[in-house]
Amino acid sequence: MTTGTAQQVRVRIAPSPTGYFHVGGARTALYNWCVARRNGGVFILRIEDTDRERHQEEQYEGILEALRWLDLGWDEGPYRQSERRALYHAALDTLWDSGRIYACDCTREMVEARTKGNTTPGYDGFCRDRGLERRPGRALRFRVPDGGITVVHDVIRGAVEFANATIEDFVVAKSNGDALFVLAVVADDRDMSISHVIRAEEHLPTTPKAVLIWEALNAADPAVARPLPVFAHLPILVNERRQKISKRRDRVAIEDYRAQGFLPEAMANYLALLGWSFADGRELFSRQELVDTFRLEDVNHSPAFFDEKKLLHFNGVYIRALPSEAFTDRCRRWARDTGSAPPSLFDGPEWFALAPLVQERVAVLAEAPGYVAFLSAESFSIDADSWSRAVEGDAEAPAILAEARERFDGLEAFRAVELKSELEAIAEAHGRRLGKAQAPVRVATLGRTVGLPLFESLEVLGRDKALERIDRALERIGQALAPSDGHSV
RNA sequence: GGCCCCAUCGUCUAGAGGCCUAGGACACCACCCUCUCAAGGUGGAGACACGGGUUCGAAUCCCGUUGGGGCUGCCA
Repeated sequence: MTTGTAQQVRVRIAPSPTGYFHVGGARTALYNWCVARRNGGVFILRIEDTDRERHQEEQYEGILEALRWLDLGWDEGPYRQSERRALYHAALDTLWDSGRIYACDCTREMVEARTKGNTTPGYDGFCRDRGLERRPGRALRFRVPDGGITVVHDVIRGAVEFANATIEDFVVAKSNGDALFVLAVVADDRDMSISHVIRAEEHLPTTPKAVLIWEALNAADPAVARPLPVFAHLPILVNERRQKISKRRDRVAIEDYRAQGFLPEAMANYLALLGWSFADGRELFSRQELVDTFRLEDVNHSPAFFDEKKLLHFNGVYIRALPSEAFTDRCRRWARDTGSAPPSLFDGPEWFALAPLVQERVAVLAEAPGYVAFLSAESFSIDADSWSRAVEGDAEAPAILAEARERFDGLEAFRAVELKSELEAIAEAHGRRLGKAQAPVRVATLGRTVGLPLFESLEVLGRDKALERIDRALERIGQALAPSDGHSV
């Protein structure tokens, strides 16, 4: 790493349980995890739940679950800021004793009234020298130096300078005594000896405040002075409108992708590419290859769009690369974990006969049930569009169906090869290609024009069901043709 | 408004002064393969935001413009 010291690499991710864990947080976690693994460091999980009012307990487990799913195991934690308040108060005491923070009893309205029209927005330092006592009901503000600049050294962006004059005396503790995010983060990062702060770019503007606090703490108590961490602000992830993805307007929850049947390794692989690229230009690589080559210095600067289409493609590639048994295993696990389908669907001779065919067609696991839905009477249904196109829209469909019924019935062995040659004979008789002749049969027996290969499917379906379905289709056609008791058009 | 960040095909990116008539991937189009759909194969269209510099030479360095974004809370 670039610390230039022998300091141990200790990184952390600090998600807040205010919503579902999203793809941006997952990428941040992945990069942090990589840095830890690559440098023999420690990956720490810290939940930022200092704001008790907004904190949602059910989101807490969700974060842990998403991380486990992505195989981003943490070495320490989860720490919860809500349980570390003593640490923040100690930091506050240190800052107070050294005169770096002061009490303020201004309300938001008062500040606004005073600063309206000011060129430099934000708090005006009104209480700076009023010498107010520190007591409940009063917020605590940091005394930002009037002049000079604060430099944030960022591995990705270089030295970013902020004029202190443009930084207001920000609040570090609420009037109820609770420490605010900036303060808590610094106290925690120091306490945990964090060596690299790797997070989204949206935090860059508040970083000088963190640096100011950090240095104030070092100055106040040189005995426990700690070197500033290396900062790395990752480009944010944006939606199609180029805005930061938000839990509110965009579909970004890791949980959703999991429920849809994305493979965690495909997700991680795709995520790794959002802001970084593999050395030789390859886009598919293993976790180990990622760990071996990932470097913060190579992370891009500009925002990246989370392209679900490409993710879908990656997922399909990963699914197809799975050994057959593993594919079945993933399907079952997906069904069990999400409750989206009965795990038993992915079991039995019928499934095993069809699984390889399903595997090469699905991009996400959630598509799998649909491919084998034709097997059971309960889930079998004929798609209206397919019916009207391939059956009603085909004048020869009735004849083809009838002939197929006849020939299939006469088959000694109800197997794919024989079924195929029978239908080929029918196709030839009708002067059309097999592709065109199989459509009505497919719709009648499998329910739609698209799906698994017809003959393999029929073999698995079995003679009885197949013939019965053809009969029913023939009946349905007959009814449609028959004069319908005065209801005819 | 203020502060900060960013700027190569529609998208993700390669490119760290000559190797670039700018490469790859997704998406798209065409063709091939083919029992449908996929998968696969082949080919195609498609970008250095603009303007100044610096240099023998700039996508690459500098400045400006424009554009986009982030932050601007007693949220995280």
